[in-house]
Amino acid sequence: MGRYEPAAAEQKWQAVWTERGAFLCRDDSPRPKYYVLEMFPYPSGRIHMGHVRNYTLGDVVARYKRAKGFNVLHPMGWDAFGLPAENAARDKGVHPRDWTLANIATMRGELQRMGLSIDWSREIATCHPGYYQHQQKLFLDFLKAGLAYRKKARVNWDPIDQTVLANEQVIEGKGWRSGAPVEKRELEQWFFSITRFAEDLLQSLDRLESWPERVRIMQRNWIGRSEGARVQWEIVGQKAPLEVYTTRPDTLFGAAFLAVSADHPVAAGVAARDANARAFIAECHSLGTSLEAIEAAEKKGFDTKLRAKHPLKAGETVPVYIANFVLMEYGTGAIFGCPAHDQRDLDFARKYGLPVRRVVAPAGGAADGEIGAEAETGDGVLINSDFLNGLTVAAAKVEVAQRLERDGIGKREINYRLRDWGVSRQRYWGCPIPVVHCAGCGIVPVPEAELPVRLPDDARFDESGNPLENHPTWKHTTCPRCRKAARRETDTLDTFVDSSWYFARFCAPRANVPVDRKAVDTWLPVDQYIGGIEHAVLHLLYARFFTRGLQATGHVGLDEPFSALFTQGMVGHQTFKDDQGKWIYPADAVVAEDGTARHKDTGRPVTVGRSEKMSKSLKNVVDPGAIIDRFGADTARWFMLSDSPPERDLEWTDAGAAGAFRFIQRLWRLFDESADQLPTPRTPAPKSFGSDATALRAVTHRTVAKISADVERFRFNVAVARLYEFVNALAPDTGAAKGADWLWARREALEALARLIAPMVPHLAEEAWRRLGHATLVVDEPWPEHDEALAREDVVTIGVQVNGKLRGTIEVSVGMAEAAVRALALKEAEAQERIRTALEGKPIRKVIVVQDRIVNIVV
RNA sequence: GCCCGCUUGGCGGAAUGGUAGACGCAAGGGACUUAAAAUCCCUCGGCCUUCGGGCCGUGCUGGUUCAAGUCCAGCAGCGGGCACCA
Repeated sequence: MGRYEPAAAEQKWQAVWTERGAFLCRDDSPRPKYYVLEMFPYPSGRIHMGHVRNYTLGDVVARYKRAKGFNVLHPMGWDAFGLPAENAARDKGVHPRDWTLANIATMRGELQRMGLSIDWSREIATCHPGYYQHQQKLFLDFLKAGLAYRKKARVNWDPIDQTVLANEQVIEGKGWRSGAPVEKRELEQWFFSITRFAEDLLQSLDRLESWPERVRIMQRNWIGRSEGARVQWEIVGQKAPLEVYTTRPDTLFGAAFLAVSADHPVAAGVAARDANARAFIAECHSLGTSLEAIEAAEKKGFDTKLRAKHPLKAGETVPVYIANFVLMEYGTGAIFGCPAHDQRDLDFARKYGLPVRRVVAPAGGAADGEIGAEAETGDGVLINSDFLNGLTVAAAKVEVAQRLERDGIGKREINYRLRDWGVSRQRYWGCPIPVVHCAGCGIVPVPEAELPVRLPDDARFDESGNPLENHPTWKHTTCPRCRKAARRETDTLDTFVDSSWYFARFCAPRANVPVDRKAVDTWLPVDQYIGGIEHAVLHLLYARFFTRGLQATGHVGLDEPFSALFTQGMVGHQTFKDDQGKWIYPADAVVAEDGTARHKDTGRPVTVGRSEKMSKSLKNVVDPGAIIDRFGADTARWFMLSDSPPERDLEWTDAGAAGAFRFIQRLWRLFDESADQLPTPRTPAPKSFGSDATALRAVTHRTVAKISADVERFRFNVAVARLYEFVNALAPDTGAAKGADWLWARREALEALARLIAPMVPHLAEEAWRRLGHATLVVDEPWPEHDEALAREDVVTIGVQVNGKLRGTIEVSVGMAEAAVRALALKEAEAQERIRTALEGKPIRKVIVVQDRIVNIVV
C-alpha cells in the first residue's frame, strides 16, 4: 500500500465510528461506569492548540478506559454564553446567537476531525433555552433555600464590559476579561451564599486526594480561614461599643489605636458633624483599586478625636482613627493596632506618633531593645500584659479569649476571606434571572410553568449599557402574584453559573428536569476531570459550591463533583517580531539554520523571541486545522502526547510535528511490511516457542505492562517513549528464515502494538488492525493483558561499585541470594580488570548487596 | 511581602535512595540515489587518553548514607498564586 495517507484514512474511520455509534453511551450497561470530562470550550470561533491538548489527553483516558471494560461517558458541550458574542454583535452587526451557533458549528467540525471518542448525542450548549430553562429552575430552588439572595453591596464594576465582576474575576485590580481597572460601585445585586459552605469547602479539600496539591492549596488560600476574636471597645461618650476583629488577641495589651473603615457606621457618625472627616472619607473612596494604586497609596488615617476604653486595662484609652486600609467587608470593618507586633500597625504608629509597646518577648531574643523599623511577628512569651505574662503566644490567645468571653466583652470567632459570589451581570447574552420586581409584592419568582424566561431576539447592541435594560418592552410584565404591572429582572447570571452544573446535565441532557436524579446517581462524580490550571479557583470552586447547593435542594446526592482532577500545562510557541517591533505569525517567519529569521514576504529581519503561551495578541499561534490538513489528526495527537509531561507546558515546534508525522509513517510501514508474512488472525498458539520467539514475547509483554502502568498514571510522554522502544525492537526483523513460532509471536506483538497505540492515534490503529487481517474494529478490542510469567526478566545486569563508584557489571539471575551475588561479584572483581585495579588489593571492609540492583564493595 | 512549584546534554525530557542522560528533537558523519526527498547505519555531557580507560558532571554551599538527580538545611535563579483580610 505504501505511504500512509492520513486524510483519507481518518475520514474513513471517523465515518465508520459514527455509523456504528461506537461512542454512544448507554445508561443500562452492566459494565462499571467511568465518567471522563474535559472542561468544555467557549465557542470563540476556532479551536486552538490548548483545546487539542486538552481533548487529546481526555480522549486517551476515555479510549483506554473503554478498552479496559468500562462503560465510559465522554460528552462534549459549549460554554456558550458570554460577552464576546455581544462584542461581535456590536462590531459586526451579527446577532450573538447567530455568531455563537456559527462558531459552535465550526468548532464541532474541528473537534470531530480530531477523531475524539465523544458521545455527540449528548451535546449541550448553555445558551440553548433547553439548558438555561433548567438553570432558571435551579436558581429558583436556590432562592427558596436561601442560597440565592439580593443585597446592596459595593461591587467590582468593570467600566469596559459595563458589568459587575465577582472577587475571583478581578485579577490584580483589573477585570479578568477586559483588563480594565475595576471600580467600586454600590449596587443591588444577586449573590449566591458560597460562604455558607466555606468551612465545608475547606475541610473537603482534604478528601480530594486525586486533585493536584497546588490546586487545593490555592483554594485553601482563597477561602482564607482565620481564627481570632471579636472584641468590644467602649467609646467614651457613646453607648454602642465598637467591635473589632483580630487574630492576635494576645497582643491586646499592646494596643495603641483603633481604626475603622471609611464605610463604617462610626466613620459615618463622625462625618455627619465634621467636614474634614467627610473629605477624608471621600478621598478613600476615590482611591483606585488597581495594584499600582494600592502600592502607591500611603497608609493614612483621620483622627476622629474619639477615645476607646481598653477592655482589659482600666483607665487606659486609645485614639480612634478612620483609616484608608481597613476593609469594611472583612471581620467587623474595624481593627485595633498593636504596632510592636504588626508591620502595618507599626508604619501607622510611626506616622502618627503613637506609642510602640512590646508585649511579646521574642523566643531566645533580647526583649529590652527598641523596636526598630520592623515589627516582631514571631513567637515568644508575653510581657507587659497583666494576667497573660509568661504565657506563650498560643496559650495567651486561649487565655485572653476565655477572659473576654467570661466578661462578656468579646468572643472567639472564625473568619473567611471568601466572600459571597456575586452572580448579577448587566449583560444580554446570559441566562435571565427568573424573577419579577413588583412595587407591591417585592421580589416575585417567575412561576415554574412559565419558564424559560427567554431572551428577546430583537435587542440592540450598538448603545452602551445593558441591552435588556434598554429594550423597549421586554422588562415590562405583570406581577405573577398580584397581576399588576411589574418589572422583569434585567440582570443575567454570571456565565460561571452555566459551567457549575453542566457535568450533571450531561448525565441526562434531554431530561425535562434540570438534573435527572437516577442518571446522576449512576454517573456522578466525574471520575476524571481535565482542564487548565487557570480555573484552579474560579470554575472549580464555583462548581464545588454549586454541587453542594444541588445537594441541599435535592437534585444530587453528593457534594464533590470531580473525584480526580488533572491540570494540563499550556501550549507555547516561539514569538516573532518584525523590524517595526510588531508581532508576526510564525507562519510568516522563515528561520535559517543559524537561528536568525526573516520575513517570508518582505525578507526583512525578524527577531526571534522566547516561547510564550500561544495567544492572539502575541500572534504566536498555530492553527490546529492547518496542522491536521498537513499531517492528519493522529500526528497532532501524537505530538501533544510525546516529550513533555502533560502537566507541564509544551512547546509547539515544527520540527517536533514533522518528527511525529515521520513516526506515524514508520508505524504504518511496520504493520504494512510485516502483515503478509504473519499467520492468519486467531491462529492457535504453537505448543512451544524457541528462544527468539520467547525473547520477542518477553519484549511484548513487558511493554504492555509498562505502558498500562504509564497510561494509568498520566505519564503519556513515558508511554510514548516505550512505544518508540517497542517499535525499534520490532522494526529490524523481516521474518525471513524464522519459524512459525516466531511469526506467531510477531503477530502477537503487532496486535498488541495496534491496541496500545489505539487511544493515542486511533485512526492509524484501525488501519493497522485492518491490515493485520481483522474485520473487527480496534475500538471494540479489549486492552491487551500481559502475562507476568512472560514479562518477568530472568537475568539482570547489575552494577558493581567500589566505594560507591561504578567499576563494572555482572549478570545475575533474578532473585539470586545475597551470598551468591557476593561470591559472584568478588570472583568477577578478580576477573574484570577495571574492578581489580580499583580495589588495588586493599582490604575489603564490607560488601553491600541489594538484590537485583547493585553490589558495592567498600574498601 | 506571604504561600507554592521548578532548576538534569544544544533542546524536550527519563531515572521505587542503587549502572545519570531512557526515548525523542536538533546536529555531524556514512550508505542508498544521476540528484534531491524519503529510508537505513554510526557518533553525539565536558576534559584528558598510551583508545584499555581515567577524572569531573543533575543551579550553588554544606549535611545524612556503603551509595544522593532523588532525603535534610541554607542560598541563588526562574515560574505560578495571593495582595492592605487585621
